[in-house]
Amino acid sequence: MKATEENSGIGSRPAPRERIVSSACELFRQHGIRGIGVDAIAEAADTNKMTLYRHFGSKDDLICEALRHTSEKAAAMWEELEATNPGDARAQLDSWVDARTNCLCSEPFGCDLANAAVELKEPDHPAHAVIENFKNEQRRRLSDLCRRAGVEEPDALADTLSMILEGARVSRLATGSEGPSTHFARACEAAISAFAGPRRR
Amino acid sequence: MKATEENSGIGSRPAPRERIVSSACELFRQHGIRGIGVDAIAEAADTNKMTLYRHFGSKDDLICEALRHTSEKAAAMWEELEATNPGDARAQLDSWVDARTNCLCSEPFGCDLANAAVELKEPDHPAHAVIENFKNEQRRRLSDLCRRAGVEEPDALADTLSMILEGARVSRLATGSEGPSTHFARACEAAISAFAGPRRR
DNA sequence: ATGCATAGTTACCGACCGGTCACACCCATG
DNA sequence: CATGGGTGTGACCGGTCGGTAACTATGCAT
Repeated sequence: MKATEENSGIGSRPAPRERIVSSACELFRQHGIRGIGVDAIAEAADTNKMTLYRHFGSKDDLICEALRHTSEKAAAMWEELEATNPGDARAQLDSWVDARTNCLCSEPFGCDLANAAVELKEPDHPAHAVIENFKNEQRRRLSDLCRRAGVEEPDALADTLSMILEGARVSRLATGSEGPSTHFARACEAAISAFAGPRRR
Repeated sequence: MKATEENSGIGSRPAPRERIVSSACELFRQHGIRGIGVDAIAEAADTNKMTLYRHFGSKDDLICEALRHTSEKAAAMWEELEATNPGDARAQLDSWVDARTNCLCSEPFGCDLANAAVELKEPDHPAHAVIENFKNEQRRRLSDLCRRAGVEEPDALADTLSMILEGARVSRLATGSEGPSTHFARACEAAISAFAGPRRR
């Protein structure tokens, strides 16, 4: 029987495995996947390389797990969206734009999954499956939201918004906060009104 | 006096320096900047590491030069655009979309400059200046084109198109050709008509 | 022919990286 | 108290990387 009992009560530090995944997410984001070594990750997690390799068979395994972890946290956003405007899909679409606009400012490193896709060129790297799953899921949910909001071509609008968001994030990496991403919200609203009529309010 | 005399006539192979830059561009694109070593670049250029280091003080120098080379080739696109529809800015805007749509299919590795921005996390890396120059230049030219086409908010439309393009390229890396980029042309046209009225023709 | 700049060759260095091993340790459970 | 699983430690391995040194070969200009 697993004695860890989850991460028990408040105040007790998380188990090594979780600390490693958290540190990996943060360091991958800061230095890139190829830019950080397993030793540094273990040290940041306040443990050591041997323990890391007892939980993850290889660095590639850890990469996949870290990406899964990040994607699960990102997926939680959809529940918040539904919670704030329950039943009103069009309002959810508008607040999707607002939420993404805020994230754009607060998360200057872009999308970890997309960054990993750029960095990992080996086409058979196991992380690509994780990335593709996540991106397809996001795409599906956004398309669903557009459809529920009564958009005639939900796939086209969802893909347009996806591209605008992805582009805004990468352009922040290339030219900083003063680049094209300054018009992110403006671009989203233009796209939405082109496909579904002007924003209500 | 430089004896190389440019790369003289046809049939004579380019000088080592140019071969190195070309190989570097190609290999950086295929394997990522961190994913390829100077030794492999020199070998691909049919020369050796020592000659490479006589022309470039460091790998970082070579990275900058390669990015400059790529950006100059990309900048040539604007002359073609002007040449095909001289004086007709709106037609140039429409054919910008067409040209980018084609590039999207023919260049599956995305924008080398943007990829470099994702990969090189050290904020003081000299390549960032090259990247920023290029992206600012592209942004300026696209904005100029929108303004000449009579768009009321040329900056907003240019940034929207920039984000859509950037997003389309990175989403191809993440989810392949079947992802959001399938709606690239559709998204551009929606943006253009939202800012400047429907496409003529 | 001489001289000089450029290019090629081989070997080498120190640093780092992913991954493994043997062993000591701690602590909860029986 | 004993046991055993998870954890910490340090050394180690083979490989690769960026970068350098010393020497040789080539080719062009005077």
